[in-house]
Amino acid sequence: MKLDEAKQQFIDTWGALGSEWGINKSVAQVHALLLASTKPLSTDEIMEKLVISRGNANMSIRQLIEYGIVYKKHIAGDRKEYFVAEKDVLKWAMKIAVMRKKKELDPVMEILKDISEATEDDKTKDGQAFHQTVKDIQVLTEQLETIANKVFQSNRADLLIKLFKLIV
Amino acid sequence: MKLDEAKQQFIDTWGALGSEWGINKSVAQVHALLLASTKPLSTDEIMEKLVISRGNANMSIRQLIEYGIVYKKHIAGDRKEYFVAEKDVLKWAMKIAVMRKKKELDPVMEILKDISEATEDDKTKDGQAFHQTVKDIQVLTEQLETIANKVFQSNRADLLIKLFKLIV
DNA sequence: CTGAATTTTCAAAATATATTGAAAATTACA
DNA sequence: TGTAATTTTCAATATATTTTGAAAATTCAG
Repeated sequence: MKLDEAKQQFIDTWGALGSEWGINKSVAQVHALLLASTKPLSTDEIMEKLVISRGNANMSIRQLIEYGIVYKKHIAGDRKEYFVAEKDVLKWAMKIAVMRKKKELDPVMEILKDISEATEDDKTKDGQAFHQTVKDIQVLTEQLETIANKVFQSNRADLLIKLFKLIV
Repeated sequence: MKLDEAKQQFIDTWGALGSEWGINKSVAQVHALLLASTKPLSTDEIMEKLVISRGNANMSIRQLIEYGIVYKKHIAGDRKEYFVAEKDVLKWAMKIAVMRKKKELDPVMEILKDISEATEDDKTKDGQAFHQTVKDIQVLTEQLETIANKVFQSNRADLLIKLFKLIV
């Protein structure tokens, strides 16, 4: 396999995985392209390599910057903006996880809490059963959140120790 | 909030969450409806309560059964099939996780391994950097997989102990 | 300032995904 | 078995999402 082929497959695979988990294909592909690149790339280079429009490239880059996993890089003597991806896998994996949790999971947890409280005093058998179901989901997600927060706060060394403890 | 309102909000919330994480809205809503129901429901009842077509209801139910989080329930003297959701939250959450990992993550891990191996002997600076990036992702996902497998294998008591260790 | 280079926006078009509904297949009771 | 109830399938349709591309806004060197 030639290097260019390998990179292309990496980009395609990343795009497909993103789609299946609710991350836009172009966004995932731009991320992969930048990960696979040694040097910073301009919007034009990204457009050309991925064969996507300027608008799409621009919006994808902006989203990755918003996620905090791609940075702007100024190149002396060039007016264009260049972009580089955060190369530390653990760092960007966590940033994506934190962002998605905040944007998608947290509001749901709020609603679950509301529903759980609103049905707390329901005396009907049906109402009590429903309350219990919601409460169960709520408790589990809160436990998972506690763990996630601990993991996200850890430094690399702590994390390895914690995960080691988990396995043995 | 009336019980019916609370249930409806639960169904809507669940549907929205599913969509954002790559699970079909109808599938998520059928799951929520069954979770919120004390008694088994027939396809007709599901169609009626969610205002969806027979085809959609049928396919959604089948997918939930394939996931292993909804069961068929025969009711004596009735020819219709009835359905109930697995009410043990930990159980169905794990089943969904295992299923998605197998269907979507495992193939990606295979490809990452291939790419990593194919670029191993590349002597160019660019090739080595790319190899390292892919290798890093591969190693992290393998570590996460090991942990996930351990977690999925645990019984409830083991799991609590492990998670407790992780937090302290 | 001026104006060319660059970035951003967003309505329209293209694409992908979900849903419908009726016909075909299957089931199980008489 | 015959037949009516039920389930399944899938082409057609509807809906949602993504992508384009050109116009507007912004930036910055001269």
